[in-house]
Amino acid sequence: MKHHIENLITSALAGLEATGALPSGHGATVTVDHTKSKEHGDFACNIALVLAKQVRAKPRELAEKIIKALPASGKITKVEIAGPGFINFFLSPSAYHSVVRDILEKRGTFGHSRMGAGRKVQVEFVSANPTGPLHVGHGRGAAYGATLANLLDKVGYQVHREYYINDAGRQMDILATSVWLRYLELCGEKFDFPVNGYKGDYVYDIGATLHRENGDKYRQAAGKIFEDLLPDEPQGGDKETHIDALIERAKSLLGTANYRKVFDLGLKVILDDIRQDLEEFGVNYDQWYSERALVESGAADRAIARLKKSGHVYEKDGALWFRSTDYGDEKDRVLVRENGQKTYFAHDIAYHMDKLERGNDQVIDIWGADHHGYVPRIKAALAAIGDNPERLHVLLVQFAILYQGGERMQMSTRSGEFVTLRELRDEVGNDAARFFYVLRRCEQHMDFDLDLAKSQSNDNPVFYVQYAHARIHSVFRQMQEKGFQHDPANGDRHLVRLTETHEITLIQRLARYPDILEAAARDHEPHQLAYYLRELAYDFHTYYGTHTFLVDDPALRDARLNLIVATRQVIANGLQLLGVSAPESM
RNA sequence: GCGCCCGUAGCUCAGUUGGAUAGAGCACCAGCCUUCUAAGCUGGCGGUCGCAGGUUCGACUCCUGCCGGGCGCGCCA
Repeated sequence: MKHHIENLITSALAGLEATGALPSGHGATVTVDHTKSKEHGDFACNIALVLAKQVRAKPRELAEKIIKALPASGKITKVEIAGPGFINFFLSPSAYHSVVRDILEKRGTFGHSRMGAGRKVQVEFVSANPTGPLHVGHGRGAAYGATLANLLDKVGYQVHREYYINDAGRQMDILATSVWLRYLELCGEKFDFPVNGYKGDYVYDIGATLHRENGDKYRQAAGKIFEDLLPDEPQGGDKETHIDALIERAKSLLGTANYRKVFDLGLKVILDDIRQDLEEFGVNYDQWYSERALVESGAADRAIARLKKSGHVYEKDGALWFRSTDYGDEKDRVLVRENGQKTYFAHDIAYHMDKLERGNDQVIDIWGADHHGYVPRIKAALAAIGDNPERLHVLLVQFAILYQGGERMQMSTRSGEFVTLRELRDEVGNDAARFFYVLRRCEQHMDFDLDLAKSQSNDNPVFYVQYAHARIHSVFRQMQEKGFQHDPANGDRHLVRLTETHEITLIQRLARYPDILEAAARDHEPHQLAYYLRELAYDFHTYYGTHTFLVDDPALRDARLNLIVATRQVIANGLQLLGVSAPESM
């Protein structure tokens, strides 16, 4: 409908240009908006105000000309000039009634569009280090990313959902070493667990599995392990150098093959857990992409070679640097350390090069806000190798700050002090969690009061929306008890009977659904859909409260039933995109 | 110190690429179940849109400066 009016105005402007009444090449794009107030009609256009200045005409006079040049449309009953020069459009009821028909025909596909024109877009999200279970902070990225991917899919993009597994870095070595140490404790070895090791309970569990399946196979004497080792923090040393030394000791004592076995067990157990957690949360991926596999394929070396070729790489202090300052970064970045190891950054350049080489027109990364300083250097690298950094969109999701008992909770995977996503899902349910996470703009800091989530989960607006869906099902159950039949064809013939204010309001809301999907996808703002669904549910509940659907007049009854079936359909469609169930009864 | 994000009702947040009278939920107050599920509906209370300038027909929205909060500034990942 919006596009229909935009087209009308565009052709009116073209007509005016043709007759010379309006200079051509003004370059203004026509935008039509929904009005806030009913007295301003259904849609409004501000084109006259926008053009007035360049054309040197009074806005109201210009608006008059445009209105006269508008092609006729059966969907519009009245067009008028208002205020400083807005053009307000009043739609005929029949224009809206057809929406009900449209929804009943398209059902699950109602609202889909071809805005994306089949362009390939990759959405990478969560990608938490496999060093522990997902916590509630990751949950936000999961819900946000999954919903955004769903939205893009429905508006015509070819979407590829991906999880990047950081299985090649130091954090994973710390995990593997932590697992090994817990295993050694079970073997009977006595020593102080490193300050910087992973202390979560799950590390014990993995260590226990290792012990159960392998007995003393990987056992080494504690004295040998800690002999001449750099001291840990409590002994006056540095916890970082201590853990690094411990990792090296583990590798040398176990040997490459056995160290890898311990490492892989930890990785597998945790990754399986993450996969299952996300799957239960309704978050699915097309691909799980391993950093280690990427590096072993030589991609990082190729990336560095390409950067060298571009002439933005130099050596200093024995390390290899990328001159990212050439592209606006605040300082240059190391690619290869003095010890010959490539940095995470080098791997990430390779990964992003790979993403673009895979033929994605657009790449969306969803990161935690603490990584924001990382964005300029990645874009700099893409620019240096001749790719267009505009193809990469990095969306930063702010942390969910947890409160319990009015106290702010710390979230640290290392210390093992965190609330897991699984615990949250158990407490409030998947539906409430998915909906709640997506209710805020991603840049908005989110306060998550656990006590509130647990004790008052019924206040979550998701139940309000689900209730509307369930109520409609209930109407049909009641209909059968009363011995009525729903004849959709009859209802369709009598849509004109839907003239009550609440009916028109509801129909107009339904008509907006396709616009909402496009806007939410385009702006990467899933919350627009969540808010829309709440408003739609409100329109329905109000309608429900003021009018009876199961009336004796078959024409009116069938028309009303058509309307609420359409409402139920749109609610179900929207909830599905949010990953929330649409129950038939509550 | 520099950079990014945020600041809207008592609380949590929307505000449709600058539009008409700034909204919702929660909380609080008053009503509505012999009629399709009261997880609902109706009405009320509640605001210097952090502060001060600027841009223009028009600013919660854009620009500048300040104040306050979060995060980041490694040869960690």
